[in-house]
Amino acid sequence: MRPSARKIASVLTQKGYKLTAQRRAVIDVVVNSRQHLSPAALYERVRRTHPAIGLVTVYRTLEMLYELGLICRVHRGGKSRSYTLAPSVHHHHLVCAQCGTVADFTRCDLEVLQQRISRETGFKIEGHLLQFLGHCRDCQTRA
Amino acid sequence: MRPSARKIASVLTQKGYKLTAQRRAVIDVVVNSRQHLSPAALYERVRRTHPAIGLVTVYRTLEMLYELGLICRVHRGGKSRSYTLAPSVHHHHLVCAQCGTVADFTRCDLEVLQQRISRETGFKIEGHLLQFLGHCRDCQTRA
DNA sequence: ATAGTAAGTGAAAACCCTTTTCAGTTAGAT
DNA sequence: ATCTAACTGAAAAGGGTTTTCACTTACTAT
Ligand SMILES: [Mn+2]
Ligand SMILES: [Mn+2]
Ligand SMILES: [Zn+2]
Ligand SMILES: [Zn+2]
Repeated sequence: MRPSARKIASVLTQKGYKLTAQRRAVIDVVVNSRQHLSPAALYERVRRTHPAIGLVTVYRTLEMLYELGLICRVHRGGKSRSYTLAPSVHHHHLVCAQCGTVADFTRCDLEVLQQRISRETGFKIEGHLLQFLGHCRDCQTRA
Repeated sequence: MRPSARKIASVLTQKGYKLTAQRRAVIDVVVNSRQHLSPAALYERVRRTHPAIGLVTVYRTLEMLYELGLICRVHRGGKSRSYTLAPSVHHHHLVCAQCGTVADFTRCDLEVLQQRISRETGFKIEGHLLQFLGHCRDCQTRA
């Protein structure tokens, strides 16, 4: 279940953040976007309904939502980051090296590996970062 | 087995690249460094023996070595890239969230997962990024 | 409602890392 | 020794992100 704009707004006020028109606008765009979007792309969309907003505010709002765990961030080597609504289910990303398309997948099944590594190294493991890189169906066809 | 500077140099000449003093200097530093280093860090080291070299040349040489598969590149979200000699064994990292210690591990066993994801998404998967985060033995004891 | 105040905003500049440009230099072939 | 495409370094440009700062605004307390 995807969080609604209202739910996100209520988290903000509850945490003591002010609910400004700019923040509402950014949240709306994030909630209504299916794909991962860069700050610039989100900015462009937010401007359609809120032309006076500054790119800086988009950056700041995204950082805030990210810190609150409300959106997730994908790093794409060298290029810009991209953000999307944090889904409730644990998942990972599959990134197309050519066009940048991001697909999600769930069930990473790392528990067995994690236990082995933990045993071998003595680390207490608390999280993992997993991402696959490849070429999406479209880019394969095009090639 | 780590490749030697001589071996790398011979690959360059064989591919038709000129063997300049600057390239030799960069290669020497890369070969003699155990850790992943950023272009700026490598530049600083190369300057010790070759003060007149330009940072641009370091970037160009690293890019060339990377394209030839002689060194590998790690993207660290937002920050600079870092490079290291391409190791013969595929491995991943375990990072301590408290002290930053990095441990290596091999045998990531992602093939089964990779095949499932590939089937489900249509992606042709070419690589993966896997990293565990936790607390090392020392930091656990200290806490 | 009003006033007060800390939080938030946008323009511009600063910052980093990286790439491009270009005139001058050099490795390696002949 | 000569030639020339490859290479170099300085400088500028590029692209994304963060900082700065004077101004504005959302919320709190009257
Ligand atoms: Mn995702
Ligand atoms: Mn692996
Ligand atoms: Zn693609
Ligand atoms: Zn530690």
